[in-house]
Amino acid sequence: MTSQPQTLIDHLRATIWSRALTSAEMMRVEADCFEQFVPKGGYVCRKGELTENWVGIIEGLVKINNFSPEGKSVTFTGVPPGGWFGEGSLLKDEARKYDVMALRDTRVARMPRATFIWLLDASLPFTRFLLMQLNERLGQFIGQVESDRTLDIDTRVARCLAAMFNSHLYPGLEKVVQISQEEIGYLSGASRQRANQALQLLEKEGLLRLDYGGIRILDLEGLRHFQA
DNA sequence: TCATTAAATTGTT
DNA sequence: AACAATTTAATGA
Repeated sequence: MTSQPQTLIDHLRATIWSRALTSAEMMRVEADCFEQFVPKGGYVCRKGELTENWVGIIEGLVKINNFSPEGKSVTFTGVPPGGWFGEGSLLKDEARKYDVMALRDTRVARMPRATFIWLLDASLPFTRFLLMQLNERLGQFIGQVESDRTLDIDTRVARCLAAMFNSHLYPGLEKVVQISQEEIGYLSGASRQRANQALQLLEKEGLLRLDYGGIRILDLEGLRHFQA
């Protein structure tokens, strides 16, 4: 791997939401945020915990996950580097509603609640970013409800991957993810075998390339609009 | 550096 | 769900 280690500060300065902050605001953000390492399989946060931080992914990959009453694992979405989550629970001052688990060794950035609330009051651009993010998420989930009922699995897998590379939420994201096909199955609500079949079809269509332990996105727009 | 082994992941039925 | 094949990582000579 040739990826240069990115510091917490580097990463904060590279986020979309930090670009429009004043230098004074940025100074406080850089002073208050801290970094945490979560090994593969470890939890970034657990369902039911008090929400103390807004959380961003510096490096790695996490899944936002829950267990159905029967104990079956249901994954809602994957969050790649550049993604931030938890503002919902933070705004409502409530406990976390989901488990967040690292799919690989992951570095997360945490912004204390007080800093987040303060930014929300102080910075209109920051508030605008949150509105955009909430709107993108809403669109994603609405799309998922539709695809759950009407679309075949191949299309569903394609849309799930496209959603993970949402360019509004995660701009400039490297088009390579290390994620097992089993996890892609969880993401798209399919069995590993069916996900494998779908991935091979998408590879044949030239939309992505399968690697051992991961995939490379070749045509994001094509994935987004894929119809079986 | 190379060979061996275990573990993880993938492809197929 | 089960199985075989493949890739990677770890170990030690």
